[in-house]
Amino acid sequence: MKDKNISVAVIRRLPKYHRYLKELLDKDIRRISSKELSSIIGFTASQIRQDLNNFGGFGQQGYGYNVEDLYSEISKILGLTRKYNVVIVGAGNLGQALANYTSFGRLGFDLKAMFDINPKFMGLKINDVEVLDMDKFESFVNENDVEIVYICTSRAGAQDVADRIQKTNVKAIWNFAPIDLKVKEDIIVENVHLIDNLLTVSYFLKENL
Amino acid sequence: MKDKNISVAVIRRLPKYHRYLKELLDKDIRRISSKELSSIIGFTASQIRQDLNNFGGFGQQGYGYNVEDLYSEISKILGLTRKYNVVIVGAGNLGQALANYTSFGRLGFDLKAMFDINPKFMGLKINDVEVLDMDKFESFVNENDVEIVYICTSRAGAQDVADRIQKTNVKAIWNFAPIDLKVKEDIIVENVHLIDNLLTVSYFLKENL
DNA sequence: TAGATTGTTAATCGATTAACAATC
DNA sequence: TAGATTGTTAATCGATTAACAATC
Repeated sequence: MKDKNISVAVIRRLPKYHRYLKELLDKDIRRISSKELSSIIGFTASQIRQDLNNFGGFGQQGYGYNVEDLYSEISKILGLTRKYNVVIVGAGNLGQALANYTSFGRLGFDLKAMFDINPKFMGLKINDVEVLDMDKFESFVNENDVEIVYICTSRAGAQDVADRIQKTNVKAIWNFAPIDLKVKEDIIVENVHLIDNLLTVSYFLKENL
Repeated sequence: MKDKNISVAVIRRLPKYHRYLKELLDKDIRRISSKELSSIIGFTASQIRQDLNNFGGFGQQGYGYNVEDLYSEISKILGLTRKYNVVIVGAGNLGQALANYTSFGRLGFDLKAMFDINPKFMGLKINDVEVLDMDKFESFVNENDVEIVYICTSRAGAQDVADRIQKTNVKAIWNFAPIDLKVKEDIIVENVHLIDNLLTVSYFLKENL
């Protein structure tokens, strides 16, 4: 495979390309040069060409890039050509918010169930997805080929969920709890540390005086 | 002020220091060397010393760092020694989830109100905070010295909110909508692009095969 | 063909790591 | 004092930008 040893910096820019290319498509713009794309996306034209060339020569000299083709290539690179079964652990406000997000589903992330330990949530249906007891967690995820778990528990519960995940076939964790989970190396962990993010806001507020 | 021209890479590590130092404090650990901190936080000892020295010599040769002092210094650097008035725009699932997060409040981010355009939310109280009509947005934020707005609207509504913010005294936006807002340079924008984050998960899943 | 724009190499810039003198 | 560990400079590594030959 060509796309080995790509730096994370590049990977983290890919979703932004994906997003902007979708916008261009929706506006029926068929071709774009790295220079034009630069002016709307904010990366330098040079960086755009470098980034894309990590994965292949998607452009054409003298012409630029075909928007539709490039969008489809980046979708492929991001693994969006197939579906992923996911479950949410933690049926509180955040878990419910994520369950109601339709955009994840549209991209291929199929929510199969939610889990909680609190009896008050049992049987509840959120956006047609049922909340199950954590008792059934391991059997459910293995039987339903769940590949990704969104952890929306409290800080206290998160590592416990991570431990249980490691005994299943789940491959990735999207973690919203404010903690760095300890997991085997072969499990992918992507963190959304909201507090960390918010604290940079207060930092910059202080600096901006 | 000493802390000028600090790179964003350093800034984005600060909340993690803050988090781990809090943990050490809670465990009654009084001193720590960069080497020990390295082993728990995962940055190199060298990087830790470099990072901290951007802001001052907080350590002591032969001893290490006093955990309590360092925690308090980093709190100061992050602007956590005072309160910030905040409001949420968008009283949907995500807005409500954020309103229910007590940890933000504990750090000094005081939620004063929520806003929405949908009449069904009007008057609703979430965690003791009332949902108001967007009609009152500008007057409310100016009268209540609101400095930060959390944008939890749909993609479609977000830029409109950003435009209205620019006519007020609000200084920063914490944006959860999947769009890059166009605002004046003096407004701080911190994005939480959940989809971008999730797409890196599918990327790595594909790579890990 | 001439003009435009990529793909790609080379140059620059910045961030991380290593090393060690200063010093508690 | 001797040992430990910082603060800080220098070396390395990696990422971004610039430049331009290749080519559509």
